[in-house]
Formats: sequence, C-alpha cells, structure tokens
Amino acid sequence: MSNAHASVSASASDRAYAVIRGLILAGELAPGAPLGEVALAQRCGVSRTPVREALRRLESELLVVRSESQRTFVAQWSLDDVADAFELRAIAESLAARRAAQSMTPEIIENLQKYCDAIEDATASEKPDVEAFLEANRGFHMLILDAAASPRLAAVLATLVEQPVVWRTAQTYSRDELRRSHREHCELLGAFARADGAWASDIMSAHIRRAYHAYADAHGSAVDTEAQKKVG
Amino acid sequence: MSNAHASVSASASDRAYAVIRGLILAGELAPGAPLGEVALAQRCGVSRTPVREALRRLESELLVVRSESQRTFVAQWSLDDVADAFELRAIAESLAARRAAQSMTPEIIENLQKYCDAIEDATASEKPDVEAFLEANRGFHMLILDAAASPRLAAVLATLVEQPVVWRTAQTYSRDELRRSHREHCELLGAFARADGAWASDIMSAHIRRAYHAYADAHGSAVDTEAQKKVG
DNA sequence: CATGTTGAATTTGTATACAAAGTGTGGTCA
DNA sequence: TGACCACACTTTGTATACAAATTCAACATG
Repeated sequence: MSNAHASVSASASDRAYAVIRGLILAGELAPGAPLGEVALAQRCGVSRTPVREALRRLESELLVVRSESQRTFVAQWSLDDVADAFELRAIAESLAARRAAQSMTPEIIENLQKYCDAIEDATASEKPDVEAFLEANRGFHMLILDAAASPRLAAVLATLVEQPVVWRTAQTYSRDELRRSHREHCELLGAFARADGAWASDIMSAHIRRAYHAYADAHGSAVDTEAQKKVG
Repeated sequence: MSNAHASVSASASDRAYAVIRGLILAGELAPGAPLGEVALAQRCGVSRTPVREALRRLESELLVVRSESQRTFVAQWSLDDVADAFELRAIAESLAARRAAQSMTPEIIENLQKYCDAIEDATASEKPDVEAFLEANRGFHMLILDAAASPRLAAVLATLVEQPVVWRTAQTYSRDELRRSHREHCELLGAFARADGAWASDIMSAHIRRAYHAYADAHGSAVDTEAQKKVG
C-alpha cells in the first residue's frame, strides 16, 4: 500500500527520481558513469531543477556519489560495500522484526499471510514468477517495517534495501532459493503469531544473511574477477 | 579532521543548510513551526533555490517534515521519538565500536587519547567547559566512526546523532554526568587497546543508553508535561 | 617528447520569473 | 446564525537565464 510506485502524474521531481533510480538499478547507467544534469533532464523530459533534487536524494541514499568538484557519478559498489550493506540491513531488519513481534495484531498477521500466499503461488510452478515474488517479498518486509512503527528505522532501511548489483541479479535466483526464502517467511509468521520477538529477530537476521550468501555465492567470485580486471 | 564546521565561504546551499539546522537545533524555530521558503531565504540571505535543497536535506535527516500539501515544518519529537532515536543510535554506535576495535591502530588510539585528554581538561574544574566537552566528545565518537570504515554506517548515524531536544538540553548536564561519560570513554580506550570488539560494543551501547536516561531523567517528565499541554 | 598554459566548451550553482496548487477570509444566501 | 462559495493571497513547483567553476584539448615551450 502507501505511495509505492511512482504514478505517471507525480511531480517532475519524483519522476526524475524514479527514472534515474530505475536506470541505475537496471544497470543502464553503469557504476562510475558520470551523471550530467542536462543529459538526465532531457532523458526525463524535465528541466534541470527537478533533476538536481532527484540527484541530491539519490546521493543521500548512496546510489550516486559526488566528486570534490560537485560532479555526480553512479556509485560503485565493491564486494565489501555489498557485504557491509547486507550486514547493516540484517541488523536493521531483525530489529524491525523484534519490534513488530512485540506489537503484532491478528490483522497484520493476516496481511502478512496474504503476502506469504502470494509468494507461495509465485514459486509453486517449475518456472517461478520472479517478478511476483519480488513484489510480494517487498510487501512482506514493508509490512513488518510498518509494524515496527519507527520512522527512523524505516528511513535507515530505505537507504539499505536498494542495492543496484543485488537488484539486477535478483532475477537469477533459482526456484530452490526462492522456496527456501519462502519457508523462512513462514517461520517468521510463526514467531509473530507467538509474539516471540527474539525468535523473529533471529530468523530475520538469518534470512537476510542467507540472502547475502546466496548473492555472494552466485555472483561474488564473478564480480570479484571483474572488479580485479577493472582495478588492474 | 574532515569537513566538520561549515566555513563562511561555503556554497549558498550549505550556508542555508547550516543556518536552518542551527535555528532548529537551537530551538529558535520551534517544533511544529512552519518553514516558508521565502522567509528562510531572506533569513539566510540567499534565494529560494538553495533553501529548497537545504530543506530536502533536513527532511531526509528527519529534522523537518512535510505536510501532504508539501509545506514544511520543524519536526516534533515526542518522548518516544527521542527514545527510539537513542536506541537506534546505541545499536549503530556499538556496531561502529565493535568494528573499530577490530581495525584499531596505535595512531587512532593516540588520537582518541587526545580527545579523551581534552574531555578530562574540560571537566576537571568545578565549572566544566561544556562547549569544549561537546566538541571533544563529538571528535571522539567521529574518530571511532571513521575507524569503523563503513560509509553506510556513517550515513545512518548522521541522521541519528543530531536531536534538537537533546542538543538544546546538553548544556545542562552536571559535572558528575560529564565525568561519568569521560570514564566510559577511558574504558572504551581500554577495549580498543586490547582489540576486544565485544567489550567495546557493550561499553558503547551502555554509554549511549546511559546518556538517554540522563536526558530522560533530567528533562523527560518536564518535556512530557509540556507535550501533554500542547497536545491537550 | 614531456610539460605547462591558455582558452573554449562543458558543467554546476544561484537567482528569478512564471505557473499551479492550496489557504484563508469575507460575504452572500438559506 | 450557519454553511457555502468566490476571490485574493500565499506557498510551492518548474523552467530558464546567467554567473562561476571546472575540464579538456590544442598549443607553445623547454
């Protein structure tokens, strides 16, 4: 729910943000690529002003960086950066799960169950619907974050969840990995139903950390090789 | 040491940010007060454009909020908000301390010791130099954050450290409280010297949590009363 | 051939003008 | 008197113009 996807009639500023962010997440703007304001403005069909606001926002989310001379570039994520972001996310989300468990209501559990069912559906067949999985997965985690009822925690997590590299390679997860993720969600529901904050916290932490290792195993060495090539 | 205080010749954007932030932290702009862009622009001696950028930045740091009609106001911090921010800060800073302990060098310890000595000096006399204490304290914590070497963790903490209410009432801490804080810093140095991450983490967590209770004890009930008056 | 330098071209920073959306007030009508 | 509507006023959003800074390349010079 909430203001998830940017509608077409949002402000120019929001559109610019959505477009640029999309380009970065999709990898069309490669890490390290320079982000000229005029070029982006043309690409987004707006003037420089909203582009500048979008760029500042993306900068605060660490998706773009600024040189000392104020030029902006797509941020480059090293393996260490990804690992770091995953660890912080594990800590933040497990805290959210603990708090959510403490203030859990039957309604929220019901809604969580719906997302859980959606994930079940998305991963039932031989060829899983990764898109549907990701959307339901996002909804599931968002709902927990809402239940934690901490604007600050939400703000922190927002800067941690969207990682270009991870996002781009999320498509490649195997059905088994998706199903395992689903099982962890189910277990989380159990912890919530019993209002066991510590349990929920531990499951969530393990959930995120497993996701990291799934990523690292699948693409870590490859990325590493590429990184070494680039550095060398 | 890094880009601490904004110099006078910084960009208009930075000046606007510094001025508005200062006004909020000092309480001159009361919580809930509307922040008109033109009024702020005049007050900062710049045009609306840099003010808008400053406002967006402050919004991402949760120091200002926006109504649904896009008007900005000084954020209002409830007791729960302050407690929440302190808890997140305790978690973030204890993590920073753990990591710093793992990558500690003699040079960093030496620099930490300098800040520690400065705090010793500032709190030695009957009438402690609170300003000097706060500056050295900030330097101490920043150095640990730098040693943790995580841009993301640094970004997270930046949004957590500056709390208007706390900042405004920091002046009122007693010499005993300041000295106790100093002792905790010394203990932290011991943990760093022994590269004991878990110890450092625990001390830091306790350090922040104690600071919270010092705040809550001193001003919590008073603020609470005021809050109730305002709400009622 | 390496190196420093000048100057055009590009890029960002800021101010301002105008448009659109919202807010509040005064008045009118039931 | 109370509700509702209209209109002026305020506030924010966006585009654009101009200024300042930076980059890059061509060129001269050692």
